[in-house]
Amino acid sequence: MSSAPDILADAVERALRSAVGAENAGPAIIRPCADPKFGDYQANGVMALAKRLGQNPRALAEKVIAELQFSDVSEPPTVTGAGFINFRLTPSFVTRQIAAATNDERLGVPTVAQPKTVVIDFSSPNVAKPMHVGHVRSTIIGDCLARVLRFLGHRVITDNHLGDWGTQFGMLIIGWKRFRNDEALQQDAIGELERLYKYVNDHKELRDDAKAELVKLQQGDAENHEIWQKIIDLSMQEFSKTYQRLGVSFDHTLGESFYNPMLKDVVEELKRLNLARESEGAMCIFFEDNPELKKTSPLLIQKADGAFLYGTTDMATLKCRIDQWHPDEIVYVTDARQQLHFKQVFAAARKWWEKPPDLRHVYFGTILGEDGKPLKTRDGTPVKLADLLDEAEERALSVVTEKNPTLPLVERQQIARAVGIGAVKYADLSQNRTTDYVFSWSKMLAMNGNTAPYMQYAYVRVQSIFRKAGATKADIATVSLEHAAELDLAKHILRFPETLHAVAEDDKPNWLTGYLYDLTGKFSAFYENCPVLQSAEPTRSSRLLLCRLTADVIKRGLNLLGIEVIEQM
RNA sequence: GCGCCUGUAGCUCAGUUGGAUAGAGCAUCGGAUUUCUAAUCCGGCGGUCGCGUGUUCGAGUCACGCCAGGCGCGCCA
Repeated sequence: MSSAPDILADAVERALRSAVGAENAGPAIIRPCADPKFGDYQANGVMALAKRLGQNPRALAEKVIAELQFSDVSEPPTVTGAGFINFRLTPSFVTRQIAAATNDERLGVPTVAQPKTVVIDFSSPNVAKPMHVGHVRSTIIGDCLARVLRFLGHRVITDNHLGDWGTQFGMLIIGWKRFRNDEALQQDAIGELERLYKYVNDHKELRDDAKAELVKLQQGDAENHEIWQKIIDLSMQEFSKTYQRLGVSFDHTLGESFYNPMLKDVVEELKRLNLARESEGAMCIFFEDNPELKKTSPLLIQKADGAFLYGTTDMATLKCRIDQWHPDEIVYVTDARQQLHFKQVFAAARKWWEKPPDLRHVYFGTILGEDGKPLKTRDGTPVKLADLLDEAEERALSVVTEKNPTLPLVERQQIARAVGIGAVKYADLSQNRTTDYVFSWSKMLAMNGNTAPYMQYAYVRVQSIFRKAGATKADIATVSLEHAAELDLAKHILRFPETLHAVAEDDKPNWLTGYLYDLTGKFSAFYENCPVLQSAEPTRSSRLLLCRLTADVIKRGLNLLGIEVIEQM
């Protein structure tokens, strides 16, 4: 089943080739019309092409129209304005597509013709430190992208690049040996580890001892290695709880330490290839040939004292992933402040490999408090992710209780979990990820607007119709789209595939939330104007079918965002 | 000092890569309920898209220059 824009693009591009020749033709660029009065889709590529070829855009549009061949997808296209080609889908086409989507578990979304292998590197918390709000965006966005790409049929490998190595372990080990409180450790492992770190860090007289412990660890001392491993295990137990609450999982958790044995060879290799050279005692990769990076400082891969840095680990990680998985793309989901670093790593990769994978830094802005400054607790420390999720569930519970006090507590708690966690995720994913955003409980838990509760409630309303309708086999119905609201809703349902492709193309989950918000808006118009249960057959069944499909798209859409639906609120 | 990002309604944000008359939610004002869950829906008000110059059939979107804010700039990650 091909979607309308695919069919139209194909037809327009064929017409373009015959109008201006294959070597001059360009993409059709089919986009939704700005205003429905013009139609459903327009071909923006034709005007752009006319400009490039120095032709009159209107004349070219007319020429294309004359050459266009497609079946009954669209009414005869029209040319308006400067040379817009407008298409309006025929009701019969929409009806057919809706029927096909109804009988399709994938809701009309085809898998891609050429699946890619995509590695997604996200979350990456630091061992012995609590996950805080800074990790929430990476985790949620990375998980969402993984879900979308998988659904589209790509081979996705998710990897949690844990911060499990570094100078902090010297301090942790000395703290562990001398100041550990086992009871505290049992109750709140990460809290205790954090205390130990701070304690040692605050006591300068311990610095040399910490350094010595670090050296022992690096040289493979058995006792220190055991402590190090214990610290990782304890931390992972905590992280796992959070991932479970978030419904996030990974194919691999290969932390920085995994690449330790390779660092020396990587540096040697980069030296051998003349990609790295010594400068001021350190081993560096310079980018003189890169206009964007030539003036920046180099990428350091070995310090003057011989120690390695995160640039080294990143290069080793890259090599390892390429050798093992042969990916077509590697996606790094980290905050925007690391842009320069990744530009350098990517540039280094292009020096190292003739054809490296498509390397993408999917960066995101900072979560700000209502005061416009990075979100902090009252005492100025970063907000812990677990506390944030607790509060989300608590707030959701009180909202649910207010609305539906007679519901058993267990059920209300279940709903509150889905709503609370969903609200946090949705708030994050509905923002354009590249910019900072202001965190607000009241906005993310609002029943109005582009929020998780609104979306979940829309789903509940549809489910409620089905409960009232009794056992209904909506799938035996024939669709007929007579009311304008029905047709409008149906057309929007059919835009689900193109939306997912856009999300995957630009790594922008907020296009999916925007789509779902529009969908619920169209459903509202339908819900207000088109009675379902009171209608006579066959309208009743046809409308039930639209309801079913709407609910399925909402459910699938939220699922791809990592958000659960509930049956009642 | 150099570089990157951001600046859109009173507030919080969209804006599909150069397309038609710039959109939502909140706030504010007004309307709808013998209901399919009102945690709802519909409408009004609200804009010099930071400022300026340019590119062209067309600019919130591209280029250049200012202004303001954030972030980053060799041995942390």
